[in-house]
Amino acid sequence: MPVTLKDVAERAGVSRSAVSRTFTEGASVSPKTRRKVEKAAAELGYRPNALASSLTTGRTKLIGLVSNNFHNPFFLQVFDLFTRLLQERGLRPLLVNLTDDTNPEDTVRLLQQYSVDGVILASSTLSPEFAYAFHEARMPVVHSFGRITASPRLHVVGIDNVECGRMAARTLVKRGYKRVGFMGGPREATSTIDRRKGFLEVLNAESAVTVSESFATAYSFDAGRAEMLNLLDAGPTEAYFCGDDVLSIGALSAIADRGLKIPQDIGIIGLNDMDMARWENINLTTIRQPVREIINSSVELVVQTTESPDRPPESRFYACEIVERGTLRPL
Amino acid sequence: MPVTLKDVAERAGVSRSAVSRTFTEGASVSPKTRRKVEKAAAELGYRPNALASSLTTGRTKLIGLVSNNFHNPFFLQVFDLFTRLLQERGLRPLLVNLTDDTNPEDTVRLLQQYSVDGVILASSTLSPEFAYAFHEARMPVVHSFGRITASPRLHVVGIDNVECGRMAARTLVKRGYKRVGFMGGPREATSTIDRRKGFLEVLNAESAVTVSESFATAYSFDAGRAEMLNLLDAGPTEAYFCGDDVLSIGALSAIADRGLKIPQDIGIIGLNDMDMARWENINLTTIRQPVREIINSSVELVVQTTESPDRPPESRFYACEIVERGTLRPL
DNA sequence: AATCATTTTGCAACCGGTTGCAAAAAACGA
DNA sequence: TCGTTTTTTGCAACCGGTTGCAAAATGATT
Repeated sequence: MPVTLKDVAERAGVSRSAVSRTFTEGASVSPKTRRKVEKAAAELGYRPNALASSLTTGRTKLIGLVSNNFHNPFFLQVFDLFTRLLQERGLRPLLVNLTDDTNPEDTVRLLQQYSVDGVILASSTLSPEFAYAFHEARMPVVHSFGRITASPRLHVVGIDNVECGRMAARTLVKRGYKRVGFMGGPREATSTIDRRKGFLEVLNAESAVTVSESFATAYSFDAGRAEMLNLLDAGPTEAYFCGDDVLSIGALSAIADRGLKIPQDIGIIGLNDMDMARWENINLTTIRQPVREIINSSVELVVQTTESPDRPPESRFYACEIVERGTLRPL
Repeated sequence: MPVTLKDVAERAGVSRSAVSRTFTEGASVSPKTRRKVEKAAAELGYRPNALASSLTTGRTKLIGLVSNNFHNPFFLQVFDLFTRLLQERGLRPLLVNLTDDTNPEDTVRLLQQYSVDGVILASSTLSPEFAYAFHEARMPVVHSFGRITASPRLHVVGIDNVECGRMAARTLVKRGYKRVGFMGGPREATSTIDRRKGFLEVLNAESAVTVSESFATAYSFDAGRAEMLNLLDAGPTEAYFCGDDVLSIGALSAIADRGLKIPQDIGIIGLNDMDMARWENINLTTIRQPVREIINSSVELVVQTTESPDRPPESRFYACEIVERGTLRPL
């Protein structure tokens, strides 16, 4: 039923190759046949079949966009930017939602079956091993928001989470907090591990400061709230570095519930600077992650890797900055 | 470089058809050859190419997931559910982010080129015309969260927004509010138009109640906040029905900024019951939209339509319910 | 007008699969 | 054992495109 190359060729009175060529960038067609073909194509409403052409060209213009962060509103911004940027380049995101029971192999297989040109793994929690599965299957892959290493085995674009931990620690120290806590996301999330590391590194060197740590079960509002309720029962801590903004917002809610005042009674610093962080009823002091740059860079990198697959693995990390709002006491 | 049917056939010492058949549900292969083929396939790491097979079968298992709501956190839940449900059925979401300058034709063309089996348009703001473009192109399409009509021209799954407007109005009346306002999203959004209609219908019949109306420029926190700041300057209104939760949350922030108390000074009722609405620092009274049912139903409907394309257009709408929380004064 | 260089065109093979059909093999019945 | 029915198999054509190659057409040069 749909119009094919052959139909157009017959109508225009030319060969199928001629039609194919008029729709192929940089192919040799005379203006005359081009006109004939375009006319016929327009009359019939012809649309070249991208999938069929991918068979011979080896390019589908499909990019696997793989993520497991469908509960953190921050990632809506991430998806928005990714889809826009990909679309601008004529690429199509094939979305994969990693649930708890999806393993790397299945996802790799899936994306292979659809011959995606490349894969973007957008996750701050998955281990590099997950992304590596794509690399092993010889698919161009970029791990966005992934863990940075000095000698990467695959492309990673993100931030230096250890350094962010240090920044948070220094900020709290500067404000004169003496009893501080780290409230991470899931223990196994790479971002949690790294942020904790940097945070403790600085604070362990500060003899005047005591530091505690705990972990929420997920990067979510509920988990942050639940964990903070526990912490408030446990004992007096003056300020927390929460592993993520949404966790921080959950914590704020728990604190408000107990009738404690922010920042007078407890201070909170988050990480991400998601849109919501600047909502006036939240007004979260946080560490800004340059999302736009990370995503831009990721898309660019995955595209370049499809063009030169043997490009050596690269780590690109972007500097973060403290965004001062209302959840830490003033200097 | 990737392993093809031919490679497997040679290795297993059978014809290409035999290999194809072992990977096709319900095809006739003897246990013996099946074993041989499976062994060879496993050894080579063969993955059938879904795109190539789509050429003959006419099925890509791709579903276009089209939306323009990439700024409303509610839609992250929506995307999460859609992707999960589609994946469970072995379908792959091809995500399209409608920006301001994408028109229906381009999107139709795009999805035609990728031979998607069906399209889900997830948007509460776009006109039915937009969805209709897909229908005209003879693609199975379901408009989720779309505008319900008695004699639909295409499949629509959602809620009766007019009725929701009435519910909101009745709720405010019952609480004894005398000066109420409607704060919609963009004027041209179908959901805004319908919710307003139902709201005014009930309130215009209540002689004791005065009602005003206004519109935010988008379904977003910022727009809601900005609009509420205007409204607070304008004059005294006791309660607002906001067109959407995220708008309500923006409004709450504006109200808090002015030092007014919720619900003592001003009441707010939203719509959607997004996750955030029950966050304790928001605690929004709202109208729950049965998201899960809507999405389930949408997926089911689009699948059924791919199977029987001439299925007559259907409107499925789900009942909503008031969720009592803390932003309206008690009865 | 004849020669040669350049561009345009169609043929045919190919991309990686599927499938109708007839031949071959296996299973069945007597 | 042999004829018949059923199942399995391979051949070859096809899905909707692309592309190398040689022939045809065009244009330039003398």
